[in-house]
This record gives sequence, structure tokens and C-alpha cells, in this order.
Amino acid sequence: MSTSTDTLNIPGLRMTKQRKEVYRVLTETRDHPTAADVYDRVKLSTPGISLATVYNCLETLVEHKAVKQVNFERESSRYCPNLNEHGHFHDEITGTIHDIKFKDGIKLSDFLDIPEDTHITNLDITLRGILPKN
Amino acid sequence: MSTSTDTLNIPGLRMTKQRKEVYRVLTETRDHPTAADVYDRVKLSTPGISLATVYNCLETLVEHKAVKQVNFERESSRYCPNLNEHGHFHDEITGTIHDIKFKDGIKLSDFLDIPEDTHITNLDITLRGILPKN
DNA sequence: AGCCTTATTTAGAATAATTCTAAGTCTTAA
DNA sequence: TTAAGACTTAGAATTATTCTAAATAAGGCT
Ligand SMILES: [Mn+2]
Ligand SMILES: [Mn+2]
Ligand SMILES: [Zn+2]
Ligand SMILES: [Zn+2]
Repeated sequence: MSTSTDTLNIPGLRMTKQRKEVYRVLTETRDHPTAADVYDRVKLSTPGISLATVYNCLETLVEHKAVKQVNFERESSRYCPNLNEHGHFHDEITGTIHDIKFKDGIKLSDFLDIPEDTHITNLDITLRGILPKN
Repeated sequence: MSTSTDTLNIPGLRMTKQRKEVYRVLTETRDHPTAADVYDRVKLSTPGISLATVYNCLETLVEHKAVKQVNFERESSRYCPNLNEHGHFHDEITGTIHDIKFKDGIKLSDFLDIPEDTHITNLDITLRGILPKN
């Protein structure tokens, strides 16, 4: 919940102003913004940045596993700085997206029928729905 | 596993040749084809069909819950005639996509931390990985 | 500091999946 | 039969994203 003030550092990468700002925007408000959202926010502090650079920075951050890319259906990709394994819930009333934790100690094979020893490299769980007592 | 010979019938919809053929192609080979794949296959029996019509038919079938639309990351949508609730596994070696059953009697809240009484309208689970002894 | 090499950024063009538009065709129900 | 509406079609448009090529910035080294 608290904002880390550590500077992002990825070995072999130049921590340019643009990369730092894109990353800062993602950690500052964890609302799963799209690239266009990030662009709008970064422009406030870095007016000269281009949308291409925002896409480049996001791609770099994703490649280096500093953030996650999250897709809902065929909408624009969204970006998430939560590196813990988690799913996403899209609230149909408010439009907000919430991180969903997996129950502690649960294994994929506890709820999915997958062959023994399958090596899972990626797992995406996304839900849409309506929260109670809304 | 057996192919049903029942004709698809959706109340209020005209079962045109195009819709029947698109649906037949989807049930005939359950390999999760893209719209372009479906187009190629339907053209064999219905050479005059247009890609727009394939998209229209797929959209109609999805809207009426006769088939499911499945998305992997930002790839082209794929289509699946399996109406049981299931997830998808994308085999990174062969590129094939497999349906994944949920374990019997499992509830979402058994493995996900969601507020009580949340009304889930949609659930997407997709995995990528490598099968054993490949 | 000045110079060189390479990474990064940038604007704009290109791409690709999908959706839209408008016109033609088919179905169905009086 | 005929009119209304449903459906299909070709091609244009849209939109998120990626690509291209030129400009700039960052480091490393002297
Ligand atoms: Mn996210
Ligand atoms: Mn599928
Ligand atoms: Zn998240
Ligand atoms: Zn399926």
C-alpha cells in the first residue's frame, strides 16, 4: 500500500527520465491504466514525451518483469505494478479493476484438470461481475 | 467427442446457410480457430461467403451463447463450441489449445479471494505452458 | 572536457484485427 | 405478391499497436 521511494533499477537498462516517469505513474495510482492513460499522466511531468515512447517503456518494463500487462477481452492493454501472482476483477458497475489474490497455499492442480508435471509459464485469471450491496 | 447432428436453432434468428456453416466448422474441428481460420474453412463449402459475414455470424453465435469467444493476450480472437465452463491451455511447443476442465465441485471462492456475494458474470482462465514428457 | 558508440526517443507511417456503412438480396408473414 | 425487415456483402473506416528512420541523449574513454 505504501509507495516505495526506491528508484527502479534494471541491470543493463538506462533509467531514463521517460522510463522512470512511466514506472512512477504506474506505481503511484494502481488503477490499471491503459497506454493512453499513462501517456496523459506522464505528459503532466514530461510534456515532451511521445506516445511511442510510452509504448516502448511499457514494453521494456513488461519484458523485464517490472510490471504486468493485463488484457480484458479485446480492450486496450492495461498495466499493473503488482508483481505478486494475482487475478483481476472488473467491476461492471464502477468500471474499476481490482487485483484478486489467490487463496494461500492453493495450487493450480487443486482446481484445474491439468496433466501432472505440466510446466505453466503463464496464468491469466480475469473476472467480470458485480460486487455485493452495491 | 461425438459430433451432434442436431441442427443449431436459435429462436428469433434465421438459420441461414452462412450461420449454419460457420457453426458447423466450429463444431467439426474443435481447435479454437480464428475468424480467418473459420473463413478459410467455410469457403470450401460456401465459396461466396465474405469475411464480414463470418465476423457477423461469429458475433451472433457468441451473443446467443452458442459458442464462446476466447482471447489469448492480444492475438486474434478464437472461437470454441464447448459451452461447459472451462479454461484454456496454450501449448507452447505445438501451438495447440486445449480445453481445461475445472475440478468437480470447486467454487471460485475456494481459490480466489473475492468478497462474499460477488456476482460473477464472466470468468476467463487461460494458461500457457509446456506439457510433460514432450 | 571532448569524442565515439550505442541506446533511446521521437514523429509519423504502416499494420492488422475488427467494425462500420450502404447497397443488394433473401425470408417471411400478411 | 408484396412489403418489411433480416441478412449478406464489398469495401471503407477505425483503433490499438508496431515499425521506420532520423534525431538526441547517455556513458565510457581518452
Ligand atoms: Mn492491471
Ligand atoms: Mn477457443
Ligand atoms: Zn493487477
Ligand atoms: Zn474451449
